Amino acid sequence: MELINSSRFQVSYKAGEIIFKQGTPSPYFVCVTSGLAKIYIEGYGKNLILALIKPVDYIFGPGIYVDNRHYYSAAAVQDCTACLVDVTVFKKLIRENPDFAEEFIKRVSLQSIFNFDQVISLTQKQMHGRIADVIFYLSDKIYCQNPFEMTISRQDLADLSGMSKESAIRILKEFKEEGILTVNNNTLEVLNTKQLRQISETG
Amino acid sequence: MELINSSRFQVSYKAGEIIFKQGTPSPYFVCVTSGLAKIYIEGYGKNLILALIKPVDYIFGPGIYVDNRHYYSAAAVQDCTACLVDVTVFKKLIRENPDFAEEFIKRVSLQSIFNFDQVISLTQKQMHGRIADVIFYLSDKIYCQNPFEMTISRQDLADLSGMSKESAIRILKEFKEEGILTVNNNTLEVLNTKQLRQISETG
DNA sequence: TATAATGATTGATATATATCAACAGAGTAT
DNA sequence: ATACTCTGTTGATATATATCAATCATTATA
Repeated sequence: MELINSSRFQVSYKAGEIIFKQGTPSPYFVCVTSGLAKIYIEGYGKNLILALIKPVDYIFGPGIYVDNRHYYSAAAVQDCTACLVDVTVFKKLIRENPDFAEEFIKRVSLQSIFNFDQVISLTQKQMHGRIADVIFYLSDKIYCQNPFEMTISRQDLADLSGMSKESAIRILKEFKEEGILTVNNNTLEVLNTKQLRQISETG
Repeated sequence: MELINSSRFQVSYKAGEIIFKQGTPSPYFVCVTSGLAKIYIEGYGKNLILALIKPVDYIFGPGIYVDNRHYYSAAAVQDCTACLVDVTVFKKLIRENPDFAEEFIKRVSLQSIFNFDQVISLTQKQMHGRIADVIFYLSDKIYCQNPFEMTISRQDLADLSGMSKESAIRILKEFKEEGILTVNNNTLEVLNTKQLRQISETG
């Protein structure tokens, strides 16, 4: 840990700024210390947001052990500060400290499990179910409170749920009309968790 | 390696048989030594095939380091033989041999990169592009020859490309009619690689 | 203040895709 | 030989979703 602390340096990003771009070399890995970031794949005309990263969490791509390239992009959603740690230091730690290596593998595994759920949601549920899933993700995993302030844009909401911005807005409106939730100034409150859960499960 | 060899045991599966089921405990990891297997997520009414596994390749799920459960199912597509290795032996190796650990992380990373491509294909391309991607996957990565015999069913083809069986068949028919490929008795030959590549890229 | 620029919203329309139903062919059991 | 199951195939139809265009709201800028 001292090794990491000695070789890290701090950076800050304004909302909207890109932290790194898909395809570029990745000489260090990123630890988000404040704010909110997103990691996303730039696909064919659209982006797919893989996850939102809040403090204190790490952004490590699969490229580190393959070809040292980033396989997704990262950008600040809100103003962010982050620590950059040299990848070689990180790799050294993996080799020398089995506990650290196990912990790392565990994190990668959790990420992988999350991605499985996400893929099933994206490919097998229709829009209502996907938006429901994203709302649960935001309230339970990211903002961790029920009336929460959505600091992400509608486009981000759409990129999280794999649909067009317009469709995302429409579903949100339907949920409002059915009394499942309220939205005021981007403050979203889930009123009927049970029904929303059911929508998530019935696709 | 001797450690692994001493603790493994061999099993054979007939085509169609299930190797393990999503949700069950995973006390060992599987090495496919002959035949062809598939790993797939059982979703909402449909399956999504994550990958086909051919010899000699390993099936290790992300659950090993999380809760010892399988997060996807595995089944034999053709008759298979496989070696089962105790997970505890495997974990011991990871701790004691940094090269082995690095190699493992590398494999997990490659799998992860493959999944990224797959997600983008599934969520951002339409059916023609997705079928094109699957055909390239089969010819380049699985069967590794150009006129190749499709030992997977149409349903599997559909589950690989995230669409209904009927749609998969229809796209295949269109490709035949346009002279991009031929299909005889499940022997598929790509005639116009360039055009198929373009279909893959334009979505 | 006026004006541009950006993001959010809504409606109308086109289209990609799933679903349902029917049927054909191959293999298997009766 | 007959019935029967399973996979593959085709057509007709319904529907989920994207796209396009217009409008509105809000903030930034001159």
